[in-house]
Amino acid sequence: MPPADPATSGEPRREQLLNAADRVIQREGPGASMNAIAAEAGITKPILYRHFGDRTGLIRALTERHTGGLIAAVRAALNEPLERRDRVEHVLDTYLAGIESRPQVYRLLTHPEAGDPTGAGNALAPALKQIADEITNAVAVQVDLGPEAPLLSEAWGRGITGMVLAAGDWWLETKPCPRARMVQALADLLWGRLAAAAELPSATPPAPAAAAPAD
Amino acid sequence: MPPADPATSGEPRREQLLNAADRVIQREGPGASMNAIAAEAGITKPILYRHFGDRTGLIRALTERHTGGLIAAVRAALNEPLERRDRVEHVLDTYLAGIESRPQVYRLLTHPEAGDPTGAGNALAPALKQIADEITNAVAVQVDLGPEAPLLSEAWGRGITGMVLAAGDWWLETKPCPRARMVQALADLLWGRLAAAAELPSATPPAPAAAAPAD
DNA sequence: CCAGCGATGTTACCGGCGGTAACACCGGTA
DNA sequence: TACCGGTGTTACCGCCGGTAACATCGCTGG
Repeated sequence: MPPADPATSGEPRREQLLNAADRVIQREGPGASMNAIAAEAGITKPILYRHFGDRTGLIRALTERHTGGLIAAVRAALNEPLERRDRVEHVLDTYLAGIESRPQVYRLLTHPEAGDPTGAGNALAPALKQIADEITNAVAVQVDLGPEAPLLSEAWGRGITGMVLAAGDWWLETKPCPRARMVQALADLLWGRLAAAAELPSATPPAPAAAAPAD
Repeated sequence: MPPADPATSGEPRREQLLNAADRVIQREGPGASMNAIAAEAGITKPILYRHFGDRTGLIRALTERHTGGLIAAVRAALNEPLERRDRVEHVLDTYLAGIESRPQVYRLLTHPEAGDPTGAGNALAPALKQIADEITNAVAVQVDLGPEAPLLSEAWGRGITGMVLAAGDWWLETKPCPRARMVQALADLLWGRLAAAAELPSATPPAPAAAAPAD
C-alpha cells in the first residue's frame, strides 16, 4: 500500500478528534472555536489543521458523519416496495425519525445562529442536495409525469425536500403532535388534500362568478 | 418632539449607510467586513456601530428593507379574490417574481457561504417565518380542514414555505424554464398531481432495477 | 546501534476581524 | 458665551483562523 492516504490511514485518531469536536459543538454551539475544540481533544490547534485542513474541512467531516446514515435511510425508504402513498409516508417517517433521534445534531446543522464564524450551518447544504437528488430520481423513475417529466421531477424533488425540511424543523421545535400524525399531515399535503378540501364559507366572498368588483 | 427616537430621527444618513452596505455586500459577498462597508460609505467603523449597534443589527436592517416588500406582496396575493387554484398560482408567481427581480440580493440572504462571519444568511429566517405565518393564516381561514385544522394549517404553512423556498432557489440558480412554467409545476405538486399521476410500469416491482447510481 | 522517517505534539507568531474608548469638530440655540 | 447632539477620527483590545518552526516519540532497516 504505497499511497496510504492520510485521510484513511489515521482513522482512530481522526475519529477521536471528531468526537471531541462533536462534544464541544453540542456544548457551546456551532460557533465553537478551533482552540476550544483542540482543548476538548486535549491537544492544540495545529493538529486539527493537519487533520482537516481548515475549519470548513472539520465541519464537513462532522456533517458527513452525521448525515450519512440519514441519507442512506431515506434512499432505502424511497425504493421500498410499497404502494406509492405508503411509500411517501414511509419516506416522511424515516426522515422525521432520523432528525428526532438526534435533535441537537440536527439543530446545529440547520441553525448556525449562535455566533457562527465562517459558515457551519450551510454545511448541511450538500446533504440536502443529495436528498433532493434522491427524491428527484425516485419521482422520475416511479411516476409517469408525461413529456415534461425531467423538469417536474427535479422541481418537485427540490420542493419536497424543502417542504419536509421546513416542516420537520418546525415539528422538532414545537412537537405539536406525535410523529405519525405529522407524517399524515405532510403526506396529505403532498397527496392533494389542499385541492380536495372544501372551501370555507367565508373565503370566497368577493365575486364568485362574473362581476369583478374594484379593489 | 421630545423623544426624537434615534432610530427614526436620522433617517437619511441611515439610508445612505444601508445603501453603501448594500453595494459592498453585493460586490464582496455577505462576508464583507465592517471596515469595508464603512469605507464604501466614506467613513469609518464607529459610525456604523453608532447607527446599528453591532453587525447583526446592520444585517437585520438590511434584510428588513429587502424582504419587506416581498412579504407584503405575498400577503396581498394570499388575499386576492380568486379561485383557490388561481390564488395558489398567483402567490407562487408573486414570490418567484420577487426573487427573480433581485436575484443577487436573494442569494446573499439565502447563501451566506462565502466566508460568513457571525451569521448573515439566517437573517432571512424571520422573514421566512412571517411568510409561513401568512400562509398558515390563509389556509386556516380559507380552507376547511376539519377538526385538526390548526395543526394542519400550521404544518402546511411551514411546509409550503420551505417547498417554495427550496424550489425557487433551484429555479433561480438554473433557470430551467420560464417563471410561468415553474408556477405551474409547483401548483401542480400542491394540487395533488403526485397522487393523480399514473404509476410508471417499472416502479411497482420490489426489484431495485433502476436504482440511484452511487455518488 | 543508529540513521531515518512519519506521526504527534508544542510555542509563538501573523493579519484581520468585531467592537470600544477617547478625543475633535461643527451647527444651532438659549 | 456656553451648551449639546450629531458626525467624524485615531488608536486600541481581545479573539479568531491559520501557519511556521521546532521538539519528541516509536518504528523499521542497513
